[in-house]
Amino acid sequence: MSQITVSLPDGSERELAEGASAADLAASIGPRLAADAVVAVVDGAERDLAAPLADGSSVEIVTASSDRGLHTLRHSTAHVLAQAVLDLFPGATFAIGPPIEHGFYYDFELPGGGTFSDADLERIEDRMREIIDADQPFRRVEMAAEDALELFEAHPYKRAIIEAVALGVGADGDLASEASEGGTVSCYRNDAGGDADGFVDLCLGPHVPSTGRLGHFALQRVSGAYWRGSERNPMLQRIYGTAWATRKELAGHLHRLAEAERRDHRRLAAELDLVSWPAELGPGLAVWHPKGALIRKLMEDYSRQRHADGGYEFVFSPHIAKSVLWETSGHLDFYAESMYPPMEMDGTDYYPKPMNCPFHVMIYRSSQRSYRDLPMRLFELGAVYRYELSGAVHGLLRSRGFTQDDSHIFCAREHLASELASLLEFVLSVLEAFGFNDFQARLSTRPAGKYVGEEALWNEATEGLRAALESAGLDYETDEGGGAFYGPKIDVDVRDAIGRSWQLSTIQLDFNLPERFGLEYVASDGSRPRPVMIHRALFGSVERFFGVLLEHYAGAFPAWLAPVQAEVLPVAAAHAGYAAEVADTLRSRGFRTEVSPADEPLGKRVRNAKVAKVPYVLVVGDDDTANGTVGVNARGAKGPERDVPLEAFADRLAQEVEARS
RNA sequence: GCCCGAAUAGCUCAGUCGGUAGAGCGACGCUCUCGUAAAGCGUAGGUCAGGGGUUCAAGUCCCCUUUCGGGCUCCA
Repeated sequence: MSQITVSLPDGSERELAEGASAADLAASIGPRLAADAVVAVVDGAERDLAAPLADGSSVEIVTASSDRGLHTLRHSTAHVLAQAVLDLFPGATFAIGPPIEHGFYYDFELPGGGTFSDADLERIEDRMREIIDADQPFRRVEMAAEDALELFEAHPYKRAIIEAVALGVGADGDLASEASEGGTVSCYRNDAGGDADGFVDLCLGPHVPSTGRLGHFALQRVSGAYWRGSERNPMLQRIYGTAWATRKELAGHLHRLAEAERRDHRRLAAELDLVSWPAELGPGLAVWHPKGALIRKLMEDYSRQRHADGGYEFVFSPHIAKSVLWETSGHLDFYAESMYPPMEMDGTDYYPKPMNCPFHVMIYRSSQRSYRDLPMRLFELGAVYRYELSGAVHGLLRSRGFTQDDSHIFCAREHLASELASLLEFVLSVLEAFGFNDFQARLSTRPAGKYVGEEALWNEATEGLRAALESAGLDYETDEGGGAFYGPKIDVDVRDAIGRSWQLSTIQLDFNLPERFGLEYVASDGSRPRPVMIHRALFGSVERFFGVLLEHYAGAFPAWLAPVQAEVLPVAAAHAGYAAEVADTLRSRGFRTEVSPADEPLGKRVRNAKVAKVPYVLVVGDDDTANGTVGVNARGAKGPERDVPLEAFADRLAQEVEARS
């Protein structure tokens, strides 16, 4: 019998019988690998383990412990979901079911526009477990598109996919361009055993060898989703699930979800009396209560101080402007859908501003500028209004009115590189002060299609951004062609305390507005070049940043931001005088301090302060009154400290506030 | 905007088959004066989101509106 030779990722080679599969290869390496393998990568392409190997190929066996393997596992679980739904709901049809981050989904359409209920999810999950217990093999079948169209006769969405993918019919350019050669498609069939028909799905694959490899999954929720994401198309019923390689990983994920819910800024905002969303205001519009407003003010004060130190000049601009401004800026051309409708006054339309930039351009243009004036860094905490879809608003994270910490920097082309480098450094250093130190950046470059500005300027700016990223030592990925038509940009994401990523800051070049508004400056040689404009938002939205911080800290703001830094609890009414003295001393040193009088039991008052997440609870009784000390119960500490001299505590708090820790 | 779901006291929620509204916490009052995460007793608090309809009777069933929640292509 002839042999084939395949190579492994470590460079070693193995001989196998002709016709051997990746599964055979895994078995030849070890029983453990054979059991854990879910898919193979053959010459760089993912393949089913059962696919025969060609002589000379390089093969990697992938287990569910890798991202690639997990991807396949989730994909196969989605497939089982579809099988269960088609079993349980006669007349149901199915569309697509890809793996996604943490899990998978599958889109269905039920006869008569039916919907899934939570009880249905349980039934479906039970059926999925039966299918998994049956350990049905996934078998790949390739067939002509015409045959597939017949096979999926009752499933119009599958037919649409076949037509788009294999025949290039009725699809947009992207799909048609990737049509597979020869008009064939692949399907996966898993046999139910006995005389049952089994289940077949149109699928590129690959899949795990059999359903028995699956099992650590949970169905999560059902929602509506448009076919191909377009609101012009029918609304399908989407079922979301999560799937993992091990029971422990599944449990960990469910725990993280519970943790995220515990940190939900809308819940914490209510519990800590920070912000509310009265129904009378409308979607996406919040009011700030005294404690929330205090924290916000501290954030804004710090931001202003840093900007002052960083060479920015503060400006203000109105909330509305005549339509002519937005016509000149181009917003009415390309951004009108996100703008509030105009109000008509004295025969002219006025629009609430969705951005501050045109106003800052007006300030630049208010007098002739010289190269000596550049870079001109204008900063405003400017409230903007955007008409977000009512279904998209979400607490402080997506609202219809918010405050941008918006800078516009006008600089000469030759100073671009150094300005970008210092800008990025500035952004990162402010974010670090708020407790973020895990950053991820994205560089978006010139789009392939329509763009403004000369290519040389694009290249210069893009390289300037790249150099800034390199010198900051930041991890970044490049989104080739992902930039806006008016300039390249850097987006900075931060990772929060529970590993979630938030896009916050952006540094965006703009070659468009200076052109539209005819900006120029007088250079040293008397020529009049255009300045380059840089948009820079750091928090992005003050409100959203506050929401992210609230979730990051789970409501336990560090001392420098805590609305109450120390709460003084007299043990009994007799200590009220000393408690007041302690509070006065702390206030005179600039600390935010409250006294909780002894008309409730001490334990209850300690609890109240803990629930309010006050950094320091100070208990004062007889000993303290006699000795000028306090009992210090720090947030997060194991137990209270006794007999701490008041001055020593005040110094410690001062240090902590100073360090913003 | 669109799909599904939800809305009962300040908060969290119960309310059966359609039969006239409940609890805990919080608030307020009185008592207790206490050394580290919930003292005792009492009182107030509701147009059951708003509007319309069905019914002898609606928190409960139907319709509309408002707000909230989840979701709305990382091509099979």
